[in-house]
Amino acid sequence: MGSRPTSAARTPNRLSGTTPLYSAVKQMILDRIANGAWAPGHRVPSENELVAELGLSRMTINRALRELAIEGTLRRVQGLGTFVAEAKSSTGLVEIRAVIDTITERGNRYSASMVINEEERATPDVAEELEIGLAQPVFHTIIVHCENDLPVQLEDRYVNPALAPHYFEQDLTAITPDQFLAQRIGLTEAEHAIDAVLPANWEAKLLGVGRNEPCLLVRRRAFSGKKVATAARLLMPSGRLNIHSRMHIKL
Amino acid sequence: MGSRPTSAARTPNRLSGTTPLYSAVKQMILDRIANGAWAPGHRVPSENELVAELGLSRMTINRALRELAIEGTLRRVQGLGTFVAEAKSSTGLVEIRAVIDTITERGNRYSASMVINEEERATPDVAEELEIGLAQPVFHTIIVHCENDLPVQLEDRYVNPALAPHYFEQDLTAITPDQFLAQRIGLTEAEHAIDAVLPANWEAKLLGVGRNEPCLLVRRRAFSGKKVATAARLLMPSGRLNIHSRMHIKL
DNA sequence: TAGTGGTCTAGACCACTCG
DNA sequence: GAGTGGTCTAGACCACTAA
Repeated sequence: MGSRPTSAARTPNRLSGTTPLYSAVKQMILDRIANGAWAPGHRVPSENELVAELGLSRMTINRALRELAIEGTLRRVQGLGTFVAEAKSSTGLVEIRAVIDTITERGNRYSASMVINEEERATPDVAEELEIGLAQPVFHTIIVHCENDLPVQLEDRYVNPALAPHYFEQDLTAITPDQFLAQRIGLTEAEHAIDAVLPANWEAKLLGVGRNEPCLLVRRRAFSGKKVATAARLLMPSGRLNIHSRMHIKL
Repeated sequence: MGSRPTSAARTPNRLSGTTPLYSAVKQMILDRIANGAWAPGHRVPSENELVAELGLSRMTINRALRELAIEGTLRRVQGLGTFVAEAKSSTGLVEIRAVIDTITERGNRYSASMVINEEERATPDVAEELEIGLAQPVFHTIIVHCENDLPVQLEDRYVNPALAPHYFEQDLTAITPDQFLAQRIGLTEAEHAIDAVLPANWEAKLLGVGRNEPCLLVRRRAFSGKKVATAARLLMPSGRLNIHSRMHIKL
């Protein structure tokens, strides 16, 4: 960072293959935080101060600080300053992946069988989940997803026909309903809840497990704008399909 | 976006309270993708083309495209161009939060009781999880976390003493071990796996549930650099402490 | 009013990919 | 070589916060 370019004739700021300057600035700040020099809440030098200290343009400094703010390392307040963010307790994000991706990435064979595929009238529960009127028509599919013919997930899904009138025209054993809906409708938001349950009788039968086998239950709702496009219960016998992740901690 | 500023005299680009230009560009691109005009894989106009089309500076266009790339909506390849990313199947991220945050945010009272708090020798299982030698000393704590005195989580944790020699000097019923470790050591990475299990006898007793009550099991390992700082099993009776999230879908 | 971050511009050099 | 994205600069105007 040392070569301070004079105004007119521009000295080359980067040697070939060098890390970008904004990136070096980010790293310098991360280092000062890591070694304890800047504790959480500490006030980071202003953009202008860093411009003077490092001999870089303000846009470069700004990009470094802005990205660190987006990444959660810093907090910025207009008119006030930039501060080291409070330490995040190591709360983690876990990714819920599409079954088919998990299976094919493991090099295994994916198959699915359709159990139910019909238009029904919304019961009170379904109406509430889809946020539509009682007894409105809804599409209902139940699919068993298999890895090498072993059932790994039971998908019980309701779809709002107003948003996906062509839902049934698709071969839903070839493409995941989630994939289809994501492509066909513009899904903008999703909601997840994870729980542990014991399977109902019919669920245990379809999955080929005992009634005392604990299962992961993921309830997922996907939205298109403010409307609920689909609500699904994904039931997975313990041990067959893992939910896991490894991730960096911001600070 | 219409006011194309002439070169010398600068016309004001923003009315007060207007969205930033780079933000408007992002929205425009997102709209074109949403309404199907630009399908996944479609080649987005180059920065220079957008500069000409929209009458903005290249830096502004660049910021819009760069942020959309970071957010996963676009893919950029130097020398080639910018493309609409493939539709993400609606795979979701779920946040695993610190118990204490969840409880206090609900306005309830958090308490904890220490069940075990001692130094032990690593069994084969523990040695493998912590990636240390067999029979090495390890810190072992078992804590029951309660919401309004109702047990909601059983935390069974092993800590690598080499990384956290002062682990026992802390009042671990007042501050979460995860919080302490995040602050004291520099935790850099975390690993999670979620499963559904039935509790063991002693676990069921501590949680005050029946042996047939399915429980969520979160296995978490936190790293400091390449070394495992701590490995924990977090056991949660169904229904008492939910894991959930609502999030935007990138595309 | 002075200082801060938020944004924008016009122009520049570079590394990369392709034909 | 022409075109692409990646980066950097110097200078500018703005909105916000504080004393």
